[in-house]
Amino acid sequence: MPEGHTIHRLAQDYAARFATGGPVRVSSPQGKFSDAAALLDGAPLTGTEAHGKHLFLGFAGSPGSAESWVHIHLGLFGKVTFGPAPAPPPTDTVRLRLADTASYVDLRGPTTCALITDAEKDAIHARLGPDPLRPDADPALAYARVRRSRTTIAALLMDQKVIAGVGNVYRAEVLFRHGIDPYRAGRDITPGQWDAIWADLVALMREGVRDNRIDTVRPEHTPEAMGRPPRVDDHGGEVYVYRRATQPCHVCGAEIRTADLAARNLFWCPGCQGG
DNA sequence: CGACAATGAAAAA
DNA sequence: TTTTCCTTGTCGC
Repeated sequence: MPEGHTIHRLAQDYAARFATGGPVRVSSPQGKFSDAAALLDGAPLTGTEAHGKHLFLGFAGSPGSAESWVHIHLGLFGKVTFGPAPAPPPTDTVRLRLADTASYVDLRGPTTCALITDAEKDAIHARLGPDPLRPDADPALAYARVRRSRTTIAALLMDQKVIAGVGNVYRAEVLFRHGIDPYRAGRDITPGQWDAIWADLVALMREGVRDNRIDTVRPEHTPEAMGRPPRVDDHGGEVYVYRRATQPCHVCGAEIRTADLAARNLFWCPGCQGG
């Protein structure tokens, strides 16, 4: 379930369980990370970090040598599962397993799982835009790119160089919440609209980290508030438009539309997001 | 730009 | 068995 909130939550969860100062057993049952796992095996996890959809696990080197990082990107269907010790026998798709006396965590199907240096980690940060979930993020940096682009705002929100951590759900939902036509060009987004989008993303994604899922429906639009039967969106959270094509808009009743945009499924309400 | 590949698993057909 | 997916590099026109 990989959008920025998931990765930040994973950074917290990995740290809470394994950054204890004690040794961590590191292995790669699937094999593709075996060499690096052997180097790290038994080292303490010193810290974790997330930037956009990138996760970094910091391991102490041997005394005197530098910290090294495991760089993880879940891609479209990478998955992480935590559990209590003793760890069960790993299945052959587990790329990375961490285990200690209290718990274990398995990583499957990531696009990236690689051992990198500090310099390589810096390079990754450098090519990512500001992340609404990071305290050091500067929204003006993102807006500077948006305002001089003829690309659609829907595509810009998914461009990790512009803003890091937003995925297909948050882009569709935040545009709905602000009544913005997804096909509007970046240059036509006003400073006020950008400020509102950014502030909303900060709030929504923080909530996403806390709850470990995406909810975007305002209290006044919940089924209870609208006097409609309760509903369950098929990805776990409650949303306005994501994956609701051909269904009626919760707010205006218009049929939710979908289209391909930059190889991804875009969803929007033609009634609420006119223009 | 679009097409495509790369990773796993779960849902749909 | 096929399709789908909360991603993103790369390659070709």
